[in-house]
Formats: sequence, C-alpha cells, structure tokens
Amino acid sequence: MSMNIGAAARASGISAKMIRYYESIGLISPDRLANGYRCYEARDVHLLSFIRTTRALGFSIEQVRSLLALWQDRSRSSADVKALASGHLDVLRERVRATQTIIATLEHLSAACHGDLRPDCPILDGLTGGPRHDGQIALPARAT
Amino acid sequence: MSMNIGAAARASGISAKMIRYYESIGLISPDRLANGYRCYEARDVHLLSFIRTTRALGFSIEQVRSLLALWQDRSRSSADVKALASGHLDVLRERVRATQTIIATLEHLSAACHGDLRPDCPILDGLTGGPRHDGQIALPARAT
DNA sequence: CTTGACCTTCCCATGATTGGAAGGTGCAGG
DNA sequence: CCTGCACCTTCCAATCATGGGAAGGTCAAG
Repeated sequence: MSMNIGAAARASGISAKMIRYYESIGLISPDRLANGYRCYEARDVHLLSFIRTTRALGFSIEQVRSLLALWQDRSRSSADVKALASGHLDVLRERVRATQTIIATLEHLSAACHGDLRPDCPILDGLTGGPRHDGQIALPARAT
Repeated sequence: MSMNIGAAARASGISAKMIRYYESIGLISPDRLANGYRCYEARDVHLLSFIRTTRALGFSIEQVRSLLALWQDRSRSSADVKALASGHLDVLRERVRATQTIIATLEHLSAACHGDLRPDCPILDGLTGGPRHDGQIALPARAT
C-alpha cells in the first residue's frame, strides 16, 4: 500500500511537482524511506484526492487548509463546513454575475460591429474610455 | 494639458504603480521632463483609459496590446477587432459555464448538509475524492 | 556495467498587481 | 535659508498556484 511520489501522483491526479509543493506549505507530511524518497500510504493518497477535489471546486489553498482541518477534526460541527462552503458559493456567484456583465457588454459592442474590411469599428469606439460622446458603455466593476 | 504620473493616475483610474508597469512592458511611452518626471499628454490619458476599459473587460495584457495596435492602426479592418472580441467572448462563456457547474456541485452538497453541531457532514463526504461508495459527485474539469 | 526511469533539492518563470525602501525634486511656510 | 510635506524616481520583493529545468542520487533490468 506504500508508494513513491510518482505513483501517488498517478493515484491522486496531482502532479508530483504539486505534491511536493503541498508538502512544503504543510498540507501533507509523508514519511521518508532510508533513500530519502517520500513514501505515501493509502490515507495520504486519500488526502491528496481531497485536496484535488476541493481545488477543482475553486477553493483557495488556504480554504483547502481549513477544510482539511475540519475534515480531520472528529469533533467538528457540520455548520462550520457549511459556512465555509456557503461563503465560497457567494464568491462564485458574484464572479459569474460580473463575468456575465462583461459578456453582455462585449456582445453589445460586437453586435454593433459589421466586421468587414473597413477600419470603422464600434468595438474600439466603445472600448475608448475617454471623453464620452454618444451611448457610452457601462464598465463592470471587477474582472476575474 | 500636460501632467504628472499622479495626475494621470487620477485621470485614468489606473494606479501610478501600474502606469509605470505598463510603460515597462511597452504599452505606453510618455515623455520625460528635465526632472526625469514622466509627462503625460491628453492622448496618453486617453490611451490609459482604453487600457483600463479593456482590462476591466477581462482582456489579458497581451490582448490589450493587440487591441491597442488595432486601435492605433488606421488601416485596420473591423473584422480583426471583432475576431479578437469574439474569441474572448468564447473564453468568458466557457468560464461562466465551468463556474456554474462548480456552483451546482457545491449547492448540491450544501443542500444535503444539515448544518448543525453534529460532526456528520455530507459536504466533506462529497469532497472526499477517495474510494467511491454512494452517489459520488462529478468533478468539473477546470476551476478559474 | 550501462541504461533508463525514477527520485531528490534548488532556482527560475509565469501574470498582474501591490508594497516598500532609499533617494531626488518642488513648493509652501516660518 | 531651512524644514516639512507631497510628490517623483528606481529597484527589489511578495503575492498565488503551477510548470520547467538543471544537477545529482538511486534503483532495477538487461
């Protein structure tokens, strides 16, 4: 059940590079063989998979660290976990909203552009944030 | 009409720090006074506003560079601009789609969580990417 | 014994932005 | 004139998560 970092990478879907990085920031602490080679048990791979899943869901490393602490804390309350997930959901929803605003703006500009060989282009005109003259576009606040 | 970097920052909405950075990567080339102080004309501020708008719409610095080149090219075709905007739109739409998948996954987990003081938590169970047992969640491909 | 596939550590790069240190400049008041 | 203060300059570093690569050690098969 004990494996090298390469095997652990294949088993968890995290690159060996990132596994070493996660170790360097204290997310995981594998044993070492007499070689100096890192040695991963089944539970380590399990933990790495947890990290991979949470990262894929857009949690930051620090959030993953919190989730890991909760995960390993037998006396945790599920409310704590739910609060963390809920806060992240708010961020994600806001991100979608902001991006959709950007999309609408770009679509609006693009629709006005005839897209031919002439140099006249409403997109560039709309992107010009200088002196407002006509129907100036509204700028979204944050782009992520 | 000529101004310091601080005034240009206030006028364009870009921090002085970033204005210097944009200069260092060749997006803008203001004159210098005998002081060594940078000197911005109205057209420089206009250009900075253009950069701010495009960045706010989520274009990368390199895309902004392309847009700037088109902007300043009198013989450009509007089709080129539209193609660039269209490609960016595709990226943005995909980003929204991926984020919405993540949101759906998290909402699904969160809805199953009673969120009380008990340690039992379906969210953490769902985040466990280890050995599948029950209704395992589907992982979105990329998180951004 | 050689070869190739691993492993180790270390440093560097990305993209966009922010922060700070150390030092020069300009303008106002005392 | 001196002193502050607000501004400017350059340079260096950090962020976040990841990838790339060099230089060298280890192991198993041929």
